[in-house]
Amino acid sequence: MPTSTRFAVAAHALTALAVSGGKPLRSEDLAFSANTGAVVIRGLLSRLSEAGLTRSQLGAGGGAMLARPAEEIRLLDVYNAVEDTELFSLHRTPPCKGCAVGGNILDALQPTLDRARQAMEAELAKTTIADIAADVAKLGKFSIPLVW
Amino acid sequence: MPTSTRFAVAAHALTALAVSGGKPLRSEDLAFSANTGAVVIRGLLSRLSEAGLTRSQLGAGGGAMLARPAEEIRLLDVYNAVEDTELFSLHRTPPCKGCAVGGNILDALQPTLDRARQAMEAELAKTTIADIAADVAKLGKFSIPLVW
DNA sequence: AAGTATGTCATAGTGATGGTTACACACAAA
DNA sequence: TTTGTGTGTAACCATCACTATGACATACTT
Repeated sequence: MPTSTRFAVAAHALTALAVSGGKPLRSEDLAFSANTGAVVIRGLLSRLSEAGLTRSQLGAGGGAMLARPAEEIRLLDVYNAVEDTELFSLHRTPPCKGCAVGGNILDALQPTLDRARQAMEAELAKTTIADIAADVAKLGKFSIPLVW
Repeated sequence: MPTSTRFAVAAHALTALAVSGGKPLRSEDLAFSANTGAVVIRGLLSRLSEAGLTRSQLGAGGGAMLARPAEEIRLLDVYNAVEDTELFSLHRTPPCKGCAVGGNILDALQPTLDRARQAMEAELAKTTIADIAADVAKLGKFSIPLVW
């Protein structure tokens, strides 16, 4: 499957906003840092603001900002905001209903797949954008807020 | 960041083999049950046999069989055998190295993504094909081995 | 020898993804 | 109020992985 890079790029953008310390960053700035196009970033910000994670300021001096403290934005929130598809894809065409296995395999598989998904999501819920921002600051040897 | 349908279909095929109780099943039979093409199944069986989960018998009366007891085939083994891509995709184009965030975001993100992946895999390791086969038999109200 | 089944190649259609251009709209600052 | 700035969205496109399908050489059973 073509897996989306939205999660990683969205986390990148939010981390940049957390690091900037409240100063709005333009989609163009975020795009430069993530090495992508400004429209791609705006598409992500659209989803993120709809999820209540960011808000945008129009006009000169505007840009995107975090809508709540970085400590209160979990990676799971980011994941849910920008990822569309189920973690596990099932059969493209439904299996043979009449078959002994085909008629029941999906119901038999689902509980385990649900547990696996929940386990993954539980891990993503443990880390916040503030954690990532702190790690980035540590790795880059700078302090937050960073003035550009 | 979805999986392909390979994982679900491979689990389906292995479950059918477990249910059949040692009798070889042709790729055509498995394809019928999974509602797909025989070549698709053969592609999966190729990966599964390479991973040591199945073996195939050529010629009349031949087909695919489990290479080891269903109790010793974990869903994680199936997942690893047929899935190619990383669970989490990172930036399509590497982020700006010189940026404070872009230069360090990947290293900051990786540990959490690894933990999330490991948590998911740990769940998949808890369930075996024998478990799934037993669930299918229970749901379908039949007993293993099932004579077709 | 005849029939059967696998394994692999080549081809094609499909759908999600990300890149890009264009433009209407909203806001800030002068 | 006017000008410049930045967002939000639509449209289009190239790319890529995925699945489906047809063909066929090979190997094995009967």
